[in-house]
Amino acid sequence: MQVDRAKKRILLIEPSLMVSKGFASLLDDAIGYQFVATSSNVSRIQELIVSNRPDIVVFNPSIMSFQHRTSIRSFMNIPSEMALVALVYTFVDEWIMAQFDAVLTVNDDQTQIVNKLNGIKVTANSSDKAENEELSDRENEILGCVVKGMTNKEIAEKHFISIHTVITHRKNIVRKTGIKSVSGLTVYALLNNLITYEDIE
Amino acid sequence: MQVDRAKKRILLIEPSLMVSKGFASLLDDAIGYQFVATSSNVSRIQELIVSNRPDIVVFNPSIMSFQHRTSIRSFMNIPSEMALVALVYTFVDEWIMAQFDAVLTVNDDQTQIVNKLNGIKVTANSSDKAENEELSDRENEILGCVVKGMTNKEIAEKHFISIHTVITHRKNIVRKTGIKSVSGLTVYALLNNLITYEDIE
DNA sequence: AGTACCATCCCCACAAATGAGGATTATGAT
DNA sequence: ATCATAATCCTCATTTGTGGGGATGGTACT
Repeated sequence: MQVDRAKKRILLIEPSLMVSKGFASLLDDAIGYQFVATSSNVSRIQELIVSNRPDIVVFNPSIMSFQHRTSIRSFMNIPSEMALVALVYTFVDEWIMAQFDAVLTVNDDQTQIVNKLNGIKVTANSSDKAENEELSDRENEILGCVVKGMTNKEIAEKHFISIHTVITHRKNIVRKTGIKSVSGLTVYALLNNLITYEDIE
Repeated sequence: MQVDRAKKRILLIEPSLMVSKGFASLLDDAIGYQFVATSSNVSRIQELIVSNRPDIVVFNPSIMSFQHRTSIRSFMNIPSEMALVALVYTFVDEWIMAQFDAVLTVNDDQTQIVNKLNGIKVTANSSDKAENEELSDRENEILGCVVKGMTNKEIAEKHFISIHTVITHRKNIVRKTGIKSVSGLTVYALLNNLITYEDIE
């Protein structure tokens, strides 16, 4: 793999080998970009950044959960001169999108990918503006139960607390997320990896 | 692309070019299988089946919606001697899984894919046993509203029917699907492409 | 010491959903 | 013609959830 400094160097962190290979194959013929490394493992990201010095880190956010809404860039310790780009299979929520300089999907064709990568502003500084109120651990726990279809009474009994406490937690969850409906909360929980499809029904 | 009758011939119907390329690349080195064609378009499936005569049709079920639970094999008119295999990005519901002779995911590596393909029974006859009660059009409509977080009253007003009717529809939905909770119904609706993430919240 | 937040608990009034009955009309298939 | 089903409407009783107030003790940071 030869180093060509005219081309932007791309590092991909993606759990699926199939998608990695497809991504590499699409990038192969693309002008101006060069695929330098891939890993399915978040823990190797530091090592790969140091050894490959990519210009762009493409990262599948489903690989980790973001209950605690710290900045992805700072959490993964990605230098600010490198662009941070998401690669997703389906829809992700706004907060996650806002963390990235661009969002690619597996359904993008080569042109779309190149256009999105070209559109990255070089002054890439994730603003950390996302000052959303975080849910507390207890609130996340209660939310998990709510979206699994448990009633307040059941949740109370499971956690050995009063039903009033459960209701209070739910009020705070609704206030913080701004989401009133159970279906909306279900989607929130799915998108934030608080639960998986299998947990429900 | 040479014809090698010792190898099982695979036709892929997959909307994502990235995934198609990755799949082809993984199959390339696999022993006993040969990638013969791909398309992102369901409507071309007939044409491709006739011209390529694959042994295995790999199909991403997200490409179409299955409100009406007819057999996928018969709906797409796939000859019974061809194996029908799903390729999915995430979890899909049991009914859809049951329609296929095998279910691959994008996270599978080459070994897993080959193992799953090897595991296909040659007497592949989708049993059509899935005799689940279908939801009627009206019920699907009401379900869509429910998982968007609308109250019975709102649904009634939207459809110019009595709230009692809405409640009756919901009772029938619960009876037919066996799913009591709104979160479970939300997942059902997502998995059956009755709604998308964007519809909610 | 003050502030902020968390987790816990309570009250009240009202809205909404559930569960178990029942009913009518219309349509389409055997 | 009979049967099944969809779609509509209804009652009654009960359970759950919502929205608006509170309150207390604890922890953690400044």
